[in-house]
Amino acid sequence: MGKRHRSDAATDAATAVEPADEGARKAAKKQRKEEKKRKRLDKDAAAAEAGTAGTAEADQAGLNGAQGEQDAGDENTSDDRAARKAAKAARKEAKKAAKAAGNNAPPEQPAGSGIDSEQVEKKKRKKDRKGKGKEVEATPEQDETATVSPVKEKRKKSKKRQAAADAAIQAGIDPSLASLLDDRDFPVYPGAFNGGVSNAGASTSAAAAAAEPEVAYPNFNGSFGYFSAVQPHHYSQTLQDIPVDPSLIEVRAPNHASTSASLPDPQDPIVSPTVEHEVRLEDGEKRKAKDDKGKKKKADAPPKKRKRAAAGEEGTTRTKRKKTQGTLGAEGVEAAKGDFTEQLVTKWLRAADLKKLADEHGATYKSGKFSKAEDDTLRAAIEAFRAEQDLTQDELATLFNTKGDPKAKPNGVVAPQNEIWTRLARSLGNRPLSAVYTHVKLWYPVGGKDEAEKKGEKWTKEEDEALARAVKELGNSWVRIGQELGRSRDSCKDRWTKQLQNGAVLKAGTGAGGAAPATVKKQGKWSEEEEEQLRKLYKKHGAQWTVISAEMGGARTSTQCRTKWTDYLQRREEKKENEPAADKGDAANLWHWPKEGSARLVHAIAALDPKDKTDIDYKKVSDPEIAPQGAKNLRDRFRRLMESAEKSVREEKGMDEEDEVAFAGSSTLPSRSRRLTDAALFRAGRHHGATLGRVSNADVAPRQAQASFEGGQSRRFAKTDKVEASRLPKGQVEGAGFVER
DNA sequence: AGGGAAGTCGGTGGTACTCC
DNA sequence: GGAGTACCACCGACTTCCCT
Repeated sequence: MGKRHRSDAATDAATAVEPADEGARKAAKKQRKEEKKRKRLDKDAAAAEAGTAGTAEADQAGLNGAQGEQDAGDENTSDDRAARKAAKAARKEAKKAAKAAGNNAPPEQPAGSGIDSEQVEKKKRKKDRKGKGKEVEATPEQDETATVSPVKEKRKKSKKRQAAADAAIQAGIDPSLASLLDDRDFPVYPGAFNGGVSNAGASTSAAAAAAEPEVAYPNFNGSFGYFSAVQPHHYSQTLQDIPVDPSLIEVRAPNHASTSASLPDPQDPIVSPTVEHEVRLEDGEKRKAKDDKGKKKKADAPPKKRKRAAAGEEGTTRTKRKKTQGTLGAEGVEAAKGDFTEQLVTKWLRAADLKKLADEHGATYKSGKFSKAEDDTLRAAIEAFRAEQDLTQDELATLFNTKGDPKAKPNGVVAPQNEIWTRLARSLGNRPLSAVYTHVKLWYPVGGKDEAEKKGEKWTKEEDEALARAVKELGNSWVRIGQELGRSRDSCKDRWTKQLQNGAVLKAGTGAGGAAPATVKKQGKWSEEEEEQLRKLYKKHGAQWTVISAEMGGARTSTQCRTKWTDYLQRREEKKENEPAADKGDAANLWHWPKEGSARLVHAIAALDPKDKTDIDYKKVSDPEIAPQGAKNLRDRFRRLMESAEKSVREEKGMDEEDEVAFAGSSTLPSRSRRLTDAALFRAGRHHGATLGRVSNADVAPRQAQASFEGGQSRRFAKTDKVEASRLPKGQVEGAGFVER
């Protein structure tokens, strides 16, 4: 089995940051590799010997528990209250048994490593499983062709990058920078990347930028960010020194805050009131739209089969919970008087309560994605609690997943129900208790860390059918279904609701030994009629994908509709509306990459000043000439452009295909290879007609790279861009090694 | 009321496939 | 072979409903 021992991760962490000496580094790397291999072999051997005693016992306990639960359900009707109680008792027993087995607990982690380590483990397991899954799934035909497939090559590279990222996480370094670790000729300081600025150069430049207003790209913070990790002595010029397309330029005041959503906010640990307010307004609008949508949907759509109803429990005496909407949580919530923190972090405020607090009392709180700083704060609080209560990681996980009787909690911890949650919420101070709860619970999945052995693997037809049977039998009890199928709750839910279209796909063949599923769902290219239908339905319903899907007869799943619209159709539609003249028939042909398209793309992405390639928000590409193409398309185009640049760097430096060209983001000093890559990339942009250039450094062999890049261009690029490139003014930017044209 | 789970939507990375 | 399209799986946030 591909599970990795936790101490491996610790080893990774310990060795993640090494002396920069190349020879020593390589030797250490090799040693690491061998060490890992040895450990894995040892572990496999031990597991084989002991019959995987440790975790297997616990797993079995879990299985028995699940089975007990199932049995309990079988004895009575599934909707019977007694049965539910029995099932719950069985669950408790299972948990107790699992705990009694003891070996279920993962090996102790070093204090402070907390969830980080778990996430690293998770990633590693995922990788292992992926590999395993492929082995299992490979058909003979696939095997024949798989030996030297480029896909495998890619995956190999991807794995390599992933390993570096994992090590980086362990070392407390931004994973996006991981590839620098093995390809650096400069000192890397752990923690240097956790700050709010994109890089050291940025802070320098930003300071300079603050002095006077400047002409710059939107959101441009004074450096190339992702592209350059600018150090003044390496790159003496920044974008404002370079002639650029005026349409891409805006004048902005100094200290203009970057709007890049994923850039960590230096002020973030606890959000400043101003930021909170903005968030609130923005989210309020969005929420309102959503709420309205929800109401409308409820009115239009047939009533949802909730678990109870689906199980035929109409006859119960339970009355519908009285809605507290508009009452600020009834007596629980006092009228706000300026400081809402206490209520926010101690009361279980529902959406309506929060909305009212915000709308009527001006309460502000943060919503949306949790930042890294917030996660760190929460982790620290969890770790403090764990240390204080003398809990192991496993006990902690159990605690987070134990409800009801506090005595059932491990280690005699008898905390008030919400003490831990209140405590965590308090550590942030600006997030609703329920939001903190939901977020942290994601770190402690119900079924435990190993709940989803098949994570990442494709669903097979058999699994789909098993899922259908499980849904038929258990209703929408996704937790139990997940246990049955060895998949996570969310995975089952997603598969059923998004891919199988609530079972429509499987309608005809879900019985035991039943016929093959009738494929209601349509796949493949969308016809013009379908696209038109989607347009109309979107206009009618907005982003109610389930409704849209239903109105399309279920032939396209909600996910298909969503991705088709958001990734491909939406921007074309916007373009069509803005420029009706452009609408001359076939919508698919409305848009073509403009001349200089590649260069414009490079420009536009540079303007977003991403930290690294994962930080590029393609939806924010504002260049109107290329924006209509949609995020996915831009992503792919840029990816290919970068691949070309990588190729040129490899050729230039005589690197092997296996050698990774580091593109990773900011650092205190630029990586040598990244400088090369940046240079190649920017030459690429220049080659394709941008008035974009840069000062290079002595390491760059520009003419070779230029030649190789040109050689690597696609026919399409050549068709659209080359003519324009020939008209470029020469030598717009002078500098050592810069290519004049 | 507190806590838990389901429903829904959206973001994202990866990749297979088709078209040119 | 590159570009574009489509699909998939996972994850996260949020709301609503349900249960104790």
